[in-house]
Amino acid sequence: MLDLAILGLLSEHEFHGYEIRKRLRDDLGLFANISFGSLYPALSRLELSGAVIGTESVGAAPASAPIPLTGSLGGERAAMRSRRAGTTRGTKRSRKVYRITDTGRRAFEGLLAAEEPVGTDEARSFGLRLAFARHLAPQARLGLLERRRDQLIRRLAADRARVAAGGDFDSYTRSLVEHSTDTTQHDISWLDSLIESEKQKQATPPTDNRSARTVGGRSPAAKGTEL
Amino acid sequence: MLDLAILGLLSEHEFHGYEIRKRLRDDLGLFANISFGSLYPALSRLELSGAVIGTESVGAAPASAPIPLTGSLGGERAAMRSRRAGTTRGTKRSRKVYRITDTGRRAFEGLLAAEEPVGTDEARSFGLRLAFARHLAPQARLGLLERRRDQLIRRLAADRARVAAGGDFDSYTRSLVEHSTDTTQHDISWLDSLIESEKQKQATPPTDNRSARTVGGRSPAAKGTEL
DNA sequence: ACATGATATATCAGATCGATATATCGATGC
DNA sequence: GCATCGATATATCGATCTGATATATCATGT
Repeated sequence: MLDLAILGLLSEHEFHGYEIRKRLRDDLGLFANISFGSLYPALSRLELSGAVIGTESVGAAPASAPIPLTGSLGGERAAMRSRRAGTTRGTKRSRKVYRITDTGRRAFEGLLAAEEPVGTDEARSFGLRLAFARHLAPQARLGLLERRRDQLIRRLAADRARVAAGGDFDSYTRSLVEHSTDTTQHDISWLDSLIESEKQKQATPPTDNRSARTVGGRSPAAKGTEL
Repeated sequence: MLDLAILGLLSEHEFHGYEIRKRLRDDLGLFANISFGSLYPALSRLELSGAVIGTESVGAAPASAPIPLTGSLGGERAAMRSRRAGTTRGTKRSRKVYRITDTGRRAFEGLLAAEEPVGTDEARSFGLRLAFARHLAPQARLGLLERRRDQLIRRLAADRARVAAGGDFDSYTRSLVEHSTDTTQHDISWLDSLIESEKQKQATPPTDNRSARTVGGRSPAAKGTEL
């Protein structure tokens, strides 16, 4: 799942690890604060598989070799300790910048179009795919939305079954279940509006279909209408 | 986190592993389908720490010893293979029934009242604590609700900052962020109603304050009003 | 007779998280 | 001048959680 996020970001721009974390946190809001213990191993994984290429960004000293992960880092560290304010003024520290490869691009397409694994943090998985939905073919995009809708319909049925069958809930648990039901309904109606606007867009292909505006039926100015 | 869920369930009734999974799935809806790879190690962990005691439920053959986990299970299996339709008619298979101890009860109180770890699946963590909120002292309960509200306020601020600062979102990402904002607002208003009704309940302590009804301000009959 | 699915426990590899270590740099304060 | 703090940046560790798989019993359907 993190692989998809990383490859998605790198498919548009090159980044170093720390900045990938920031983008995921500040831009998307998914992966609230991705752990370094996930991020750096994931980058190593992707580099080993050839999906990305990481180059030590120092200015001088190209260091073109891939660097075997558990190698003599001390050498590079020492070589960098003396250098300061090189060609790229203001670089804080040795950063390893990652670029996506053709292999990585294919892996990204595959991950994005793949059948979503059920149960594995479904909301996050969907949100991530939606954020990169522009890279999907129109009918694959529609499939993504409709599969998510089906998930939510099943969730709603489960919620309703809990309310109906249960009954030995205390007031807190009951409120929790009811709120969950409400939220699921809200999500479904959101999905419905996304699906409808997607179908409309696909029904009228004559105009330029890149960079569509105002998906979801709510104008950008109509915020904060509820509550 | 799973420890809290398990101890919470066991604080009210004894269960075997498989049934704990079902309760978490069917009753609460949290931990959609907890993995056995989490559940059984967690039970072993809790048993080792003395929080729970697991007894092989066979009917005859008391098997009072705690059984050292990686022991001679084959013996019990063989002894059980012949037996069928014993005293407790209908028991499918050898089940290990877990009971909470006094140590476990103290651990549960501690976990429930503990400061919630931020960032670690906050929604799930809060939902779990709310489901067991009746075991909390009134002011601790209020603290739980207000800490959650603070979390959501911070989340809302982050959502709004994303909408304001960003701008280079495509339509799908923009819709995602807007929906996230809406959902957070909805959650906050829910929390507000929970907090208000909790304060009201605590302001009027003369009547019996166990088993309070209709927390959250929505009558049980007022379902499905939105959409 | 045979397959399927529910019940029940257990283990494994892999992914992720929180904590921690290390190091550089800018700003803030005294 | 200097010390401390927070942001930047990479890396590793242990613990936990997930999905997959294995094993076994029993009921139900075909």
